Amino acid sequence: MPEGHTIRYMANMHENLFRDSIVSAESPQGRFADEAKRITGNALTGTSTHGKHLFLHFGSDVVHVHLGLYGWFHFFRGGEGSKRDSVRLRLNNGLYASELTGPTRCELISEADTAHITEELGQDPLHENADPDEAWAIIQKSRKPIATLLMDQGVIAGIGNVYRAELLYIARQDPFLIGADLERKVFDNIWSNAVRLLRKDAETGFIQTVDLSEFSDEDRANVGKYTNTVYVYKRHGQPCFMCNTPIKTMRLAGRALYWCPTCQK
DNA sequence: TTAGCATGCGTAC
DNA sequence: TACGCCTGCTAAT
Repeated sequence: MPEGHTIRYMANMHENLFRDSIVSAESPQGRFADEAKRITGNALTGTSTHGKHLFLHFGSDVVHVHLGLYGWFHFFRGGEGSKRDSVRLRLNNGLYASELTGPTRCELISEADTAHITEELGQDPLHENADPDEAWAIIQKSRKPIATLLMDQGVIAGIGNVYRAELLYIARQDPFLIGADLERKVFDNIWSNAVRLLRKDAETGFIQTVDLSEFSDEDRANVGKYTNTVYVYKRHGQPCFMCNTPIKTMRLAGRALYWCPTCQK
């Protein structure tokens, strides 16, 4: 399940497996069949990402993919792939295949359209030239809780429900504090950890926010009993690794929020 | 076998 | 704020 790190990971995989090679495309599920025909015979000329949006460039044609909640790419050695019927888009260059299932969006657009999409999005911590001041400017003026703002793709692009919870925990920040009351140094902590974690996790495709090196051997064993990947996400009722207070959860704007009521005051 | 849920988001009320 | 949508996994029946 995808946040910004996944999208970058998927882009890198396409870059490595398909860049500059001629592909054939098909849509066994049917909903991208005409577009797949158009791509077939072209080379992948590049990939780009912004937040949770992936762009596969075939010359002036661009495949725009948003994975949504369930979408995923699977990669295969050899050109055949899985032969499953639920595949929206299969690319193959003879050596490798990629298969896209369950995306919320998969469409063929122009280079100009990509600009329209990205200009609606906030700064992406995965971009080298990302400007945290732009995100700060929005947060500083907002009356919404910081937990809501971090999920807003127009504020920071690429953060989802897992990173939202984990970044707030790492910053020891009360999720319900309104944006306008957030201290700049806390925002800087959230941003720098977003950059660090998204980059690290884009290498693997998996979210691992817990830094095991910060625990003693004894505590590390205890942490491992519950998880070795996240501090609070989906750990409702389990003890906080730092203070043993049970992790709390509630729905905020329709999504589950997890936090430690003691550490995040 | 079925129901419920999920790292998302657009639209309608 | 509620719902629908795209799919797949797991828990409940």
